[in-house]
Amino acid sequence: MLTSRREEIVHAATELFARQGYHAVGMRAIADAVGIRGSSLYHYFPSKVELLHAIASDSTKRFIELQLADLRPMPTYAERLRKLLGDHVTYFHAYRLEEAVGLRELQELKASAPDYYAELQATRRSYQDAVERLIRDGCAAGEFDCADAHLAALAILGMVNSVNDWFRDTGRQSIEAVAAAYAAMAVDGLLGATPR
Amino acid sequence: MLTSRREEIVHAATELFARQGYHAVGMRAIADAVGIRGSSLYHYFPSKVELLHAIASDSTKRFIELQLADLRPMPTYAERLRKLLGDHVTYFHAYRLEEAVGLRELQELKASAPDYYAELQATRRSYQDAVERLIRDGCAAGEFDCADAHLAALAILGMVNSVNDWFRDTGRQSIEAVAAAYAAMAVDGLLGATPR
DNA sequence: GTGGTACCCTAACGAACGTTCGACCGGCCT
DNA sequence: AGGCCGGTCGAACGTTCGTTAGGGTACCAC
Repeated sequence: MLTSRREEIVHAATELFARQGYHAVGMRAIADAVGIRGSSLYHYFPSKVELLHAIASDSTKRFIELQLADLRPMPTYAERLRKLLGDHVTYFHAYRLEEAVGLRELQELKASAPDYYAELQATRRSYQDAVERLIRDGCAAGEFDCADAHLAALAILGMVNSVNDWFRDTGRQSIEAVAAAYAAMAVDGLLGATPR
Repeated sequence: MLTSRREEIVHAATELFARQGYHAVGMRAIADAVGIRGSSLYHYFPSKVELLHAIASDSTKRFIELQLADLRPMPTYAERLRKLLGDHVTYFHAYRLEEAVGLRELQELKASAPDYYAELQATRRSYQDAVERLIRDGCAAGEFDCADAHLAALAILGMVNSVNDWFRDTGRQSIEAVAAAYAAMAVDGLLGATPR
């Protein structure tokens, strides 16, 4: 499954950080999880915070590039946003451990590696701006009914980002069903895309 | 301002935990912030995790009791929910440090003091259930248009809880304005309370 | 005055922390 | 055969961790 030892380490650290938090997990615990000694980790990462950066940066950037790439093809703004939000929820679930670490330990990056923090924040910001622009354009085109596109974008992103806090695979609904429902609540409900 | 030394400690610890995280803050750092030595903290709290519990439990319980207490008086379900969500946002902002700690370090409580964790989760759950019931009743009364009251409650709570992630007092809008806007987006938008 | 209690101190405990160092072992290149 | 090098190791570095023990001072009750 995991090709290189480096990926193996990133994967183990992601799981531990997500479950216990960055500061609660020692280098020796990460090493134990992949069956080596703590000192051997420094062959792959120069420090603990660089390991955190690898986790947070990789998945976040990949996600945002993916999402911003195929915004184009759908005909209406409503359909574009529905697809974007649905993909957002399913991706966030697929990479929920990485995203949990990326969101929660962002402050640690801010303190220990400010340049990495700024870089990540900028990436995230570009995504938020894209969503906001989509909403604003949809409003201008008469598809959406919304007083403040900026606030609506923040509200909708807060909404879709919160799915991982409660969703469990053992529940009655699949993640795809939840993703579709959330996209509908945002686009057809909050933004009033469909006349009732 | 702060009457007792105990409250002073809780306040200082809240600020430090919120900014840096539970595990990143040592007992000596908390003691420094109130001008005493680390060992003196154990005169007020038997352990670090009890201090965390005091922070997380106090504000969460007070909030939920407040919110559930005065649900009654408003005539329509829409008005009740609007008021509830507006108060939710403004309270969460007023106690944003405590709430940030309560939300983020919940896992630590789960690991170190499972009974406290269960107790907090139950309290939170009762609040979520109350919101869901309000939505369900509003649907039954024909005020709301909503396919899945459970999902809608989760979405709306995720939405209002996320305000603290971006809101800053230096921005253009007051927290009261944002609270009203969020309540409107949830009740009139997502739940379709007002015919468009 | 005597005893007790509230509060704070210094000092220390053992454990864990992130990180560094030097050595060893096994393949690959020449 | 000999040398380089990626990968791992044990051991140790100095620091910080949460916590405990015991002592001291100020005030309050009797």
